[in-house]
Amino acid sequence: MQKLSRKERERIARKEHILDVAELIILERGFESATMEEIADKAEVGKGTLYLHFKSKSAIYLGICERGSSLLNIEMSKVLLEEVPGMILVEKIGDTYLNFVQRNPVYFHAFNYYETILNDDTIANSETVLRCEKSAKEAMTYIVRALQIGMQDGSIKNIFEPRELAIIIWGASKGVVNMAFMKQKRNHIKILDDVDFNLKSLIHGLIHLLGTGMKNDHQSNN
Amino acid sequence: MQKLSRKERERIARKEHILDVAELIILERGFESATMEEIADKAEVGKGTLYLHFKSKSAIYLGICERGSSLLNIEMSKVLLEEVPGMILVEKIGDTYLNFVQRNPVYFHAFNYYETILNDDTIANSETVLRCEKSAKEAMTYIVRALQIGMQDGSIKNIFEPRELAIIIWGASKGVVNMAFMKQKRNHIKILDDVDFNLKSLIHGLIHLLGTGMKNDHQSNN
Amino acid sequence: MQKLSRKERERIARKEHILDVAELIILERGFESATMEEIADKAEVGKGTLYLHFKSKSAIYLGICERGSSLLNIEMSKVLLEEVPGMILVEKIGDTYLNFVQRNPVYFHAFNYYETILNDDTIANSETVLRCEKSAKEAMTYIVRALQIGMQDGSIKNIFEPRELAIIIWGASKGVVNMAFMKQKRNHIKILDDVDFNLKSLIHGLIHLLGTGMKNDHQSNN
Amino acid sequence: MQKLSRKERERIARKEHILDVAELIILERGFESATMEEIADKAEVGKGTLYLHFKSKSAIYLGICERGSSLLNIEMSKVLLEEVPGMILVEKIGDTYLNFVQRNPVYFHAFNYYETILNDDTIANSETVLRCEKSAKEAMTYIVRALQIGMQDGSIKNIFEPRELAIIIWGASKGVVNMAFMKQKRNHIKILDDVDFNLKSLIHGLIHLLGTGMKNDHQSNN
DNA sequence: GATGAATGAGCATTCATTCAT
DNA sequence: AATGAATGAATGCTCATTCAT
Repeated sequence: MQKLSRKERERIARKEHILDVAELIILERGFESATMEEIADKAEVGKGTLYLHFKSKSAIYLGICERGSSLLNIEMSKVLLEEVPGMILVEKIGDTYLNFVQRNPVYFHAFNYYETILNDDTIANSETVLRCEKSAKEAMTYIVRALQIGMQDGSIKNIFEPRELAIIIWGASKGVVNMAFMKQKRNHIKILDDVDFNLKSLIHGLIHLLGTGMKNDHQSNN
Repeated sequence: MQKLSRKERERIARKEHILDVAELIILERGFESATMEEIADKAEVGKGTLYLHFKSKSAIYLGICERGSSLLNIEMSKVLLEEVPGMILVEKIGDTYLNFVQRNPVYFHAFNYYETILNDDTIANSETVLRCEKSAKEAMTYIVRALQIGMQDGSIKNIFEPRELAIIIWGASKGVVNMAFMKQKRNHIKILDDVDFNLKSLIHGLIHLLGTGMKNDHQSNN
Repeated sequence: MQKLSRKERERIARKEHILDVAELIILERGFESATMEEIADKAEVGKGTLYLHFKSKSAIYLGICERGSSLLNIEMSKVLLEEVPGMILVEKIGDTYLNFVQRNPVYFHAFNYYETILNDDTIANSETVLRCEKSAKEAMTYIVRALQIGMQDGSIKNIFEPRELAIIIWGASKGVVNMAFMKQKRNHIKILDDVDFNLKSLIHGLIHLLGTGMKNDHQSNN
Repeated sequence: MQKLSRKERERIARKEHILDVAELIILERGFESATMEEIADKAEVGKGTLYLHFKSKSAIYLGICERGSSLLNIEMSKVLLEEVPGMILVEKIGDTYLNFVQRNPVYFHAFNYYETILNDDTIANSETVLRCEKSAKEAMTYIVRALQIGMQDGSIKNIFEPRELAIIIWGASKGVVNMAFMKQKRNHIKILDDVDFNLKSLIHGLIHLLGTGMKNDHQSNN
């Protein structure tokens, strides 16, 4: 594993460096508005070098997604090792996700735009796409596993189909995080100014809600 | 209201027609890939006419958002008139939203992309932006009102700050709808193939979850 | 025919003007080295205007071919109307061709490069290609007709297949003209410096040769 | 001649190998579309090595021309040694040329494109250019000699200037061969589909024509 | 008002050539 | 000598926007 030649190590470092720069620029301007010229300039390499490491602009984006999903999976996989009730696992996965997107907003946005990129012919069926799909499946599996564990140990109602429940949780989390990020943007919807909240309070609110609901049971029993 | 001259009425009709056409094209191709040429052709007007009614391409997009949010608000406002417990109001608002996005996926996507457009200088602080903001605030208010009513009539736990709860619900709903739409796209993430679900089942799952939670109370009390 | 609107006439004039300019530049630099930028500049129009009138760079080239073959055909068609022996018709067609390429070297080169262009996907099966093919077939037909007339009136030996003979004559003429043009170029093969000849003497030599041959009959009868 | 060091012999072998590969690629794709990368890959050498042996891409092309003209000259020179009438020599040279281009279409195309390359500054007045010019002059001389012999032995009419006649024959041959090759190309002019012919029949038709002409003498004497 | 021809800034991508190793 | 990573000038093409009619 460590036996990479100096050449090889430098090649990877350069590639990572390009991704680092591209991440920032794409986060700032969005994928469409980011230009290869700017990425090359900021990365202090020639424009041609970009194409030496990535087949196309889309391939760079895909590289970002791959790196991000890989990092997220590493963190999520650790949670599953803990010996706690499934419901707690779900909450911890939520916390992990919260932590991750807080530290890496770039990847959050990259994941959101991922699909748009898939239309590009230059990357269709590329290995990177396959790796991204695999990562996404892996991430989903972590949630499903936690839910299954919870249903087995009784900490989670087993009235749901675990995979569907996972998609709901996953989608709801992304939506709520998106709301939180919208507030931070330069040009955000002004309505969000009126409420005082942040990413952490929002996600914790969601976790609580998904856990016990907002319905008042005593009332609802009437 | 009815006192518009024929000229004025025709002008508005033309503008609405352009929006009709633009909606379809942008839904099909996405905002960046849609061209003014195509919009003009399909709308059977000259390219210059587009600029007679809209300041820029972004302004057309904004026009779509404005119309969409206005339509959604009309539907949501009716729900609040019903004399039912707040929790039921929230669920009904959820249903209304589900119905709306099912019938108008265009607007759902328009809202999601709305922010991206805000960077455009040609529309900054335009009247349309203000009207969009107002609509968004109005939509949010409907949810907040329903929550407040529910907290007052006891159907909803009053341990949340209504505005923050509204944002969580709103965000979660958008996220879940997004998941459902992703499945339909030509180039969707393949992971979604493994699970069988649709927009309706997903949203109802979310509503249920937000209502009573997934936590098993008996178990959790142990 | 003459009932074109002013707009229409201007459109055609502009298109012809672009072709005029493109002809000169392509003759000078060759197709590959000529740039759309240069054509636009020299034609005093914007780069986009080029694409308003021609689908692609190749389409411009094709436009040149079409115009050239059309002009050549007009001149060749007139020859066939004359009431002279077929052999004389062939010689007159040769003279006509000589005259044409002398006045329009651009078109001669355009025809030579024509095939190379056909690979371009943007023009495949375009109407212009069809018109060019039609023109080429027409030109070939003029030669074949003259040969057939000559074979019938006895002025030409009828030991050849007319169509194959036509291709030989056509090919030989192009080859000889090419030789003549090579001498004129800035960077021509220096061997041609040693001989004193010009386009006219060369083509007339070829016509003579094709007519009576270089073989000495008395000697060859031995 | 044999006194080359091993190093020197290897150097030449490597250079020839590069030319072998370049020939095939350029025949396939054309000079402009062939890339140094592809040549290097197929030749199994580094891109830099190409520049060790050839000053530039154009220099490679020139190398092909040089080798081709050298090979052709070797074959043509042998013909002149035969003790036959000049007219037969000319016919035999024609046959030799026909044979050569049939076996080496690469060189035929290389010669045709030769001139275009001469504009390149990197090769202007290079030694290779000089050798190419010398080869061309040599080839021409073979034809001129055959014609002179024929005029002296009475087999060829001595009404022509031998050098000019040579250029006509040379040019006509190239033109006719070109026609034959055009028919084979993927994207050839469709008009050629209508006639059934091949390289051999075409060239033999030309040789016959240049020999005895197509004019019917009896008729023309009336 | 309506039009659409003209514009040209802007972009992704290619590829011959160089040069440090 | 051999290499191939790095380069960046060059290019064809797009499309939002303008403006003369």
